[in-house]
Amino acid sequence: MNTEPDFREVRGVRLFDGMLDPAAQAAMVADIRALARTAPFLVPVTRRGQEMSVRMTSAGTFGWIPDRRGYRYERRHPSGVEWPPIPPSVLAVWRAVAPDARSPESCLVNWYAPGARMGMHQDRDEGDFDQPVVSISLGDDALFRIGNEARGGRTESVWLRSGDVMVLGGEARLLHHGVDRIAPGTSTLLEAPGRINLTLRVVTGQSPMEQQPE
DNA sequence: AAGTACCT
DNA sequence: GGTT
Repeated sequence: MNTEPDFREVRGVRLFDGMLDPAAQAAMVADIRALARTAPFLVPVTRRGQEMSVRMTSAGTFGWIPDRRGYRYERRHPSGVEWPPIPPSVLAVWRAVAPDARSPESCLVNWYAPGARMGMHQDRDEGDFDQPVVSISLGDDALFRIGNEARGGRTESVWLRSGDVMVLGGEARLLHHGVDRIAPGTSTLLEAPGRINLTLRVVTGQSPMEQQPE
């Protein structure tokens, strides 16, 4: 990992290209494999009951759970086990790109097989929008689309490659975004074609009064 | 609509 | 890429 990471910006979204070298990427994949044995990947379901094309699990104090009852953060995997801890290698990325932020409370792990997509959406299930969202790309290239705070309107697309890190913070925190396409075979990091994305978030509000009880 | 399909 |  670079000590003084450089970045470019698209609509205020910070893109740290090639921040993780191949060895760091491989180590992170091993960490994810291990945590998925404790907290297996799930088939997420939208509010309207439709299965999403990605597969999801989480690490940290909270995991993101979408189902017919709505979208929320929970302290346990549906199996009843606590989410495994966020790997130190992943926490180090957060610290490098968001040194002034609170510690991340959730690491969402999204697995995109070829053909999987993520519709345009905002990350707004968290309690403190002053805290950034940090995304780490592993495996095949992904075509990522950045929109606006309001739904609809003009968008811009960027290709995310394995080892890239992205920060949605500040004015860009509530921009709509999504994944249009995975390009199979563009990386040899994973055993199977596809992409793994890690998304780090602070979940709870800033005030101690807002902290969620067990 | 963290979808899908369809339009330009 | 934009709208639904």
